[in-house]
Amino acid sequence: MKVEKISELTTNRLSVYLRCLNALAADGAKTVSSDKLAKQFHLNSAQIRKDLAYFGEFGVRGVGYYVESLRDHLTKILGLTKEHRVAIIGAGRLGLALTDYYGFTQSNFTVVALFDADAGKIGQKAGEVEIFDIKNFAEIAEKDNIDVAVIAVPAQFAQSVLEQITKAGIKAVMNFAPTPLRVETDVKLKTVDLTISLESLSYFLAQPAASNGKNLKPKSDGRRKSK
Amino acid sequence: MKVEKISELTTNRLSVYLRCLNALAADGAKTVSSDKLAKQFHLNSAQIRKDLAYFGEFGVRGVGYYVESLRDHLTKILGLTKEHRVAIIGAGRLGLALTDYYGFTQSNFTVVALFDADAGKIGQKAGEVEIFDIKNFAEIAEKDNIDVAVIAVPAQFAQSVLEQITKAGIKAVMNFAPTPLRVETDVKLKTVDLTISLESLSYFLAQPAASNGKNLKPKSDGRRKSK
DNA sequence: GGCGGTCTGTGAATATTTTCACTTTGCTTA
DNA sequence: TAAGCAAAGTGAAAATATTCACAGACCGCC
Repeated sequence: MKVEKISELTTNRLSVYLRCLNALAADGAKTVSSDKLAKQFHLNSAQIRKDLAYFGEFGVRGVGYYVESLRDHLTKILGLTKEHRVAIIGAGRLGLALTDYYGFTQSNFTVVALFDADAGKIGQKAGEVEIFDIKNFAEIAEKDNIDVAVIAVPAQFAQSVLEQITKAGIKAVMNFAPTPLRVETDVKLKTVDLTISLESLSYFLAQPAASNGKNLKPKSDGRRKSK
Repeated sequence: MKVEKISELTTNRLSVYLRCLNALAADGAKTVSSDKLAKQFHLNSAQIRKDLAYFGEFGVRGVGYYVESLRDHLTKILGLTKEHRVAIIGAGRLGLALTDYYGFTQSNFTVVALFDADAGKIGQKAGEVEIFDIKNFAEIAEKDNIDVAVIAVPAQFAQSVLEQITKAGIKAVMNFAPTPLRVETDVKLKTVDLTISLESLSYFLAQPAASNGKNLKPKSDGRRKSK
């Protein structure tokens, strides 16, 4: 039971690889080399090989990786074979938009409940999904086997919501509130901070544009750095 | 004209510091030390000092940083004194939710137009914001001084939308489509990939829980690593 | 069954980021 | 105005992450 410490940067890239493989599989490709993957998606081939090698020897020397087989391995590694049942806390616009975000379905996440504190919303439905009183979270989470929660409430309520849902036993939380939150170490909290992303764009625009292009910050899509 | 290369990790943290300072200012604090900031927000004090020092000597030895003054500096550095005018491409649920996302307003971004290709949507309004035909993007972007675009369309359309808006001169783009995109090096593309975040949670849940807590992955809110 | 080309897996080298630990500076108080 | 203390700024060290480059494995062809 060797505990390899895998960096989050690595596991994030696994998601990217998986998407690439899905695209390749759709194109009917049987095998793919790390080099081809790298070229096509602007990654470094050694990094791809190294990332994959943490989890096993999936490739065949002289051949590359079998697309379907690698895809299945990654799906397994990322835990996407098991359905995850999601509660979204906050039935505002963001919460409702997320409720039928296709990305959830694609990754085998099912949104099974919405929660809010606003009596006017409780009892209503967003598509198939009912809006419950946040007070009843623990009970409903238990009954509906909820294992993932999404925080889509205003920043000032985020910490207390987080405490409430972790107390109910939730171990994986995605947070959209732009505020730093404290969690127990056995809970995985992933904050998606749109404000930081926006301000990063603002910073870029505020930089004096280097007209010769030489001193520009490297381009990035948020996943890799060039050069 | 010394060109210091500032890492994006640094500028992202500036956003975090700015939020902390806003909170402190609201509490009436006059000064704050890097150590106090660090403790309160689980950062490393040397890192805070180093990040700030890239941009000038804002602190006073023996005292700390003047909250208001530092806040003003950071606001300036991040380019938040200038209003940015945003177009959202894709008037689906996500696009509409973003249209009145309060975070935009807070960071001095104003959503001035929505675009879509669906004739049924064009001409309608989301609150104050009209939905235009994406075909007319260049013209409207010019007229309305749009300098930031948000891509909120399905993945398969994202690349072509990106090309269209960069051709119209947009230099800063936030992308929500979970797909790798190519851009010119003078365009800043920031991809917010919810799929990766979700799958990161899934990976965490798929790990055998170390019951003694010793071998758990470090907690994270996506900004820092502990230990 | 050997040869040549291909491509993985990986140690070593490099690059980047974070943290440590020390020096310097400026305030405060006596 | 000197002493004491607090805290910024910063080179150096440590930790992480990425990239290079090559040995070894596999395939297909002759």
